[in-house]
Amino acid sequence: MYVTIPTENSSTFAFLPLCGTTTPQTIQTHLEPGAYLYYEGDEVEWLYQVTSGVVRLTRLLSDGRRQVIAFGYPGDIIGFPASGNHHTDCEALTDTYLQPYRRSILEGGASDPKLYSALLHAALNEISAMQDHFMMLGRKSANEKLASFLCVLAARVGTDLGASRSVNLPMSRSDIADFLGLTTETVSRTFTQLRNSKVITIENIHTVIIHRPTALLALSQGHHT
Amino acid sequence: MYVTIPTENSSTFAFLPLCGTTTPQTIQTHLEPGAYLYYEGDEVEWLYQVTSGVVRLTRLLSDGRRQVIAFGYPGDIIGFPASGNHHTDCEALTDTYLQPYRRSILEGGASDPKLYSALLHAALNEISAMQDHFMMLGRKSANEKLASFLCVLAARVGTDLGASRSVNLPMSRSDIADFLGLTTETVSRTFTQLRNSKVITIENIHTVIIHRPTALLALSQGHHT
DNA sequence: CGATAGCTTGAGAGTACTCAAAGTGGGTGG
DNA sequence: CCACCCACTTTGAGTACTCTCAAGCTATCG
Repeated sequence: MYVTIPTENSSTFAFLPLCGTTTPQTIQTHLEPGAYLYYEGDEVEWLYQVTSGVVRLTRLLSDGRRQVIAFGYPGDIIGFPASGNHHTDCEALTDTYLQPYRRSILEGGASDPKLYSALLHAALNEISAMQDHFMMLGRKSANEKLASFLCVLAARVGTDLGASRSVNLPMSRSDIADFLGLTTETVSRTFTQLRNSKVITIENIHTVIIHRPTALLALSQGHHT
Repeated sequence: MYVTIPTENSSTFAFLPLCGTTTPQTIQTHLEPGAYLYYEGDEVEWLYQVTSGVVRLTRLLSDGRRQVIAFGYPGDIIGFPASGNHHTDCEALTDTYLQPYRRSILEGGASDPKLYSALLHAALNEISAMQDHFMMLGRKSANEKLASFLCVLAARVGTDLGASRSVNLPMSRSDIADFLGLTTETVSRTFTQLRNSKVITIENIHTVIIHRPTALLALSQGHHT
């Protein structure tokens, strides 16, 4: 998932219709928090659709700088290969179940056209989502980045609390920082700012309540009120 | 093209084998510099492979901030849709020729399996390239960004001059800035720094000579010598 | 040859970073 | 069951990098 403010043209999230299109080729994979599904450079044998839980896709620079490419939420497809290898690490943030699909499906489409087509569309949606994320990384301030992040999480996996909305954050502050192109300190300070301005409260480290969704959305778009 | 330093795992550039896989459905499209191929929000009727020339893909924020998503060089596929619409503007930077392919190819794969498969692989490669670009936007300094940019252009479209290498830059400084998440002033200053350190010379605004490719590569990876 | 858009340079400001220290919370072992 | 420990988070102070605003420069095109 590439957390951004969706534009009018970008598709809203929908659980990709992979489950059910075909007989699953294997039973689901289970990962405990902290377990790795694959590493950068590993040969791709399987694609996965997240059934439940959250995974984190990361890339590393030789000097240790890290970029979180995406968080994988239920419905997301993980592990698209280019030239046969994984180009990120994938670690589970929570208890996670995934449905594997053979990579070979991408090679011979004839065997299962429906699944093949679903994967292609998942790839196209991913490209679109990544383009949104470019704008966030390249052109938004720390405030806008964090507000955008919370808005999208709220829309996709938030739970309604009537006037407000609760968002669970299974990832660490440094995961968020590496996703948004910030430092942990800046992420922390920005959370504090949002709390001080009464837009959110921080129930605990992994739970944020959004009290003023409209204000948060405005902040995500650079309106400084 | 998503200009980055390729990692060991990412595929090196290869002209995608679309031309020749099928009888082109239409003759090539020609664009003069400054002409738009499509705008964000337009319905996708065609995909295009750049035959010659360079195009620029951009997205805009409502307040005018701009992100250059990619530069399209010969071989690149332009116009992947999500939910049927273009999510960038596409403008030609030079005289450009493109080979159009019907979007419907993405829907019914059966009619032309080879082409369908080639498009899927182009999409997968694009995802990989975009992931490289995330690292650049999120985690690299202005110096590293510009050095990375020049390195990749040199590798892909540079011309060999013996010891040094010439790179043509059809895009403006502000295009480069919006691609790298910088301002035009910072891009300009960074060019000047590279020139002062004798790594490059600026033949003219649109032509850079790389005298010390190794030094440039080192700079692109954060080695401050 | 002058107008103009794009590029470069300069000075100063601001945002996010770095380094450092204190606070918090979950987990383990006694 | 409690206390300690450790990793993570928050806060603070100062710095540095990039941005903003502004002016001069260059090249291209009528």
